[in-house]
Amino acid sequence: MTSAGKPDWNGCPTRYAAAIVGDKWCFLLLRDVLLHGKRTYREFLASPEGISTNILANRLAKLEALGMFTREPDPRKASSVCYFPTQKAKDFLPALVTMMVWATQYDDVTEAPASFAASYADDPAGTIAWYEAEIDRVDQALRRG
Amino acid sequence: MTSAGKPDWNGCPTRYAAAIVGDKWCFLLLRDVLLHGKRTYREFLASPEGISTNILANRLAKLEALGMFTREPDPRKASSVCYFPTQKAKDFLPALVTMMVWATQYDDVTEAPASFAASYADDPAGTIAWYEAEIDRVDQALRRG
DNA sequence: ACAAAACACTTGCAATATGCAAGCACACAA
DNA sequence: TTGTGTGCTTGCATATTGCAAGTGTTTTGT
Repeated sequence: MTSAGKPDWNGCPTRYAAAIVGDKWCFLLLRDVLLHGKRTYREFLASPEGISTNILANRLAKLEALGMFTREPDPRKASSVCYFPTQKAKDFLPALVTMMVWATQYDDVTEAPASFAASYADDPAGTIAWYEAEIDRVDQALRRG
Repeated sequence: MTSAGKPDWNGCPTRYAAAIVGDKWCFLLLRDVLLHGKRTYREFLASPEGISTNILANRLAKLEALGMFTREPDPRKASSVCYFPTQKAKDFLPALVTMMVWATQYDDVTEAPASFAASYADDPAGTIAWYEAEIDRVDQALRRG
């Protein structure tokens, strides 16, 4: 919040998005949760970018505070913890997928299959719905224990 | 580049996007150019976020190196400089607009008019086309001098 | 012609954030 | 009871940032 009591983004939607996405590690954690089905501290730590433990703890707290993740005990093992995406995070999927399509177009060493951009071009809503279904599948399986 | 000669994003489209967008200042400069018609150092400096001069110079160089901006003499005044968005930057517009729609939905103090989200919901392609036309209008007027 | 202003940066330095390695508290397992 | 896995926290060296001031070049005004 600013001294006037207004939030840092001050009403600008781009700045609101920048507060969450305009940070490399938050952005990649969002990817891990929305696209790669990761939910635990250990899984995040294992990502190839190599986030360090203090930064990971800091960003998980930030994303929880921003209402993107919920922190819950792991149903499979009480001593462990899961971070689940909230509806707000899931609603970010279209933006994330749109960025992936753009990146796939301009990155000449992309690992994304050509079929990804093609399937998005053919049916954007369907492509996003597929990712949403994957997220729900992961979370429902996890919560069942 | 990594020691193996592969780029930092290493083929991951999200990481490719993160290299550009996963930085508050690059993200906001992209907004200024794509959405607010800003093209000069002075205009960027005047944004309410208050970027400092060294960071601005650093990020303009970065965005130029990444192929997002071109640096050209100002046709109105030879001593001044303009930064124009490349096609790559313009193609990022759908992602930026998608993020704005998301932010407008979740930011309860948004300054974005309700008509923005409504018009996007009604005609996404048309909304993006409108922004694209604005960019071209600004750039063509500028280059005419 | 000359002085002053504008412009796009650059530099120095203090404050903040990051990366790395180690340590810690707790739960569970053998 | 000894060890292992898990999710952190802490200390410290290094890197990045923000701020203020300065630099060199080009206009502008008189």
